[in-house]
Amino acid sequence: MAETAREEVLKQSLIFSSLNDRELAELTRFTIERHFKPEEFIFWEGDTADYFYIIIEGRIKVIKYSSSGKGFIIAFFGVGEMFGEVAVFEDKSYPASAQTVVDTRILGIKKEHFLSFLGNHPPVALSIISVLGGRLRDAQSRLKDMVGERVEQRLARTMLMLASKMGPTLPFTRQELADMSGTTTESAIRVTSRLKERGIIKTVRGKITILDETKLTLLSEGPPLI
Amino acid sequence: MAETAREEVLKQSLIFSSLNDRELAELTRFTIERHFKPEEFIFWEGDTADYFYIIIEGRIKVIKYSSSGKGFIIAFFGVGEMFGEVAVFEDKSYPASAQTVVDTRILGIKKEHFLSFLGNHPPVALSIISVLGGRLRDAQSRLKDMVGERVEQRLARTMLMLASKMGPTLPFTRQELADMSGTTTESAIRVTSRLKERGIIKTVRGKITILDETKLTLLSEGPPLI
DNA sequence: CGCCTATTTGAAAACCGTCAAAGTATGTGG
DNA sequence: CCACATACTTTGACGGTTTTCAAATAGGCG
Repeated sequence: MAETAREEVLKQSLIFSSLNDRELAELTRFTIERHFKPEEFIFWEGDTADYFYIIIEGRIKVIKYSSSGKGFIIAFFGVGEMFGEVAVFEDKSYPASAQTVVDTRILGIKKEHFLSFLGNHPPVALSIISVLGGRLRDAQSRLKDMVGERVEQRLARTMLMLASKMGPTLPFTRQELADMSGTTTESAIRVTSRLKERGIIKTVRGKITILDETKLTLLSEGPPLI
Repeated sequence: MAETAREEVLKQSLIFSSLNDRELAELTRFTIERHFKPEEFIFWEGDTADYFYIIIEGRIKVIKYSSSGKGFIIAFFGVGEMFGEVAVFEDKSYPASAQTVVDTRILGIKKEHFLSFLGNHPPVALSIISVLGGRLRDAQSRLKDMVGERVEQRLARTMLMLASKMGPTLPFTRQELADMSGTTTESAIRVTSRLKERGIIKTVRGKITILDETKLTLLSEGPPLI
């Protein structure tokens, strides 16, 4: 029962969709399941990277802390997505910390097991390349967005990026939005307030809904809202 | 002769080191060679991504332009390194532009050829995963560095990152350094002038040499130079 | 020697972060 | 069901950092 559930999740995740039932069963044997409460840390930056993970249920965020202690949210991941993979493929410690957002169940696969499995299943390796390529593209795109732009534009771009992945309603607090955009909570609030007045977004506690994506896009590349 | 040279370069590049001579010869048949003068563009952001490239000789930079026209240098690549790969593995257009720095020769491999070759050579796929993983790690690390830090720290980190890849002497102008750090030429000059006064770096026109890496590291994570 | 590019410097203004204080949902325990 | 605790949101004022604009100097190459 639990096993079946695991296989179901693996099958539906992007990177393992090419596997048949026998191969999935083989892979499943290598997995261990772990459960976390909200806000718990799965691993910390610098920890030895033994496992690579797939989310069965819940949502996690990947964070890097600067020397001043301020956190920067690199990414959010949901069901079927992998995380902790960069370290595993490079034989280094985790380059960032992973923290749950809600109750979360994950599947872990030991590094060695996964690497040998990969060597025997080229389609999976190609999927991983594709996923890593997409993430690299995202990271580089954000890199460009985060420098040399005003806070208003950075926030607009972060919201648009999130909306393209999860729809117009974004389940984030202003603080999380700020941490994803490299700014402060107060600045995020000031900007979103202005956007709300203009009818470009709608906000509820802990949620932001984009009403006018066109205007938001204009704003993200154009002059500031006066 | 030319063929042999190509195979030599491929053999020495990180991602193809696992191949034997027969496989290298097979791969070489798929390659075309192109030559560029300094400052020429190999491809532009948005171009259809048909080819993936390896550098035989010279150096290139990968740039993304923001809406205001300001360029941000994502990376520099040298002999044996690949570029243009993200787009190829994702079936999209190039996400950034590639421009030569000096006279440069490159090998191009058609997307379809390369993908099918990859499917038949798992070790190469694993190498690519490793390279992409490293680049992803770098990009995410820079992402953290670029936000929430002062310009002085951003510049220090950029210089240290470059030095770790190419030694203490960095062949870049202040403007390039600024473009890599998300700041302006003037700010880069003001900061490097202070560093020069302190004996931490030495500068010549178009070049910066790091003299005291320890102090620079301290500066990159600590308080500002007063 | 002259041109082009890189480097330098100064002053003013814009932008954003910090600090402080208060208002407002959400949930919990009594 | 109410009171209270907690976290999220809001607003204002101030100060520091960085950009912008303008102008001048200097190094390298033909």
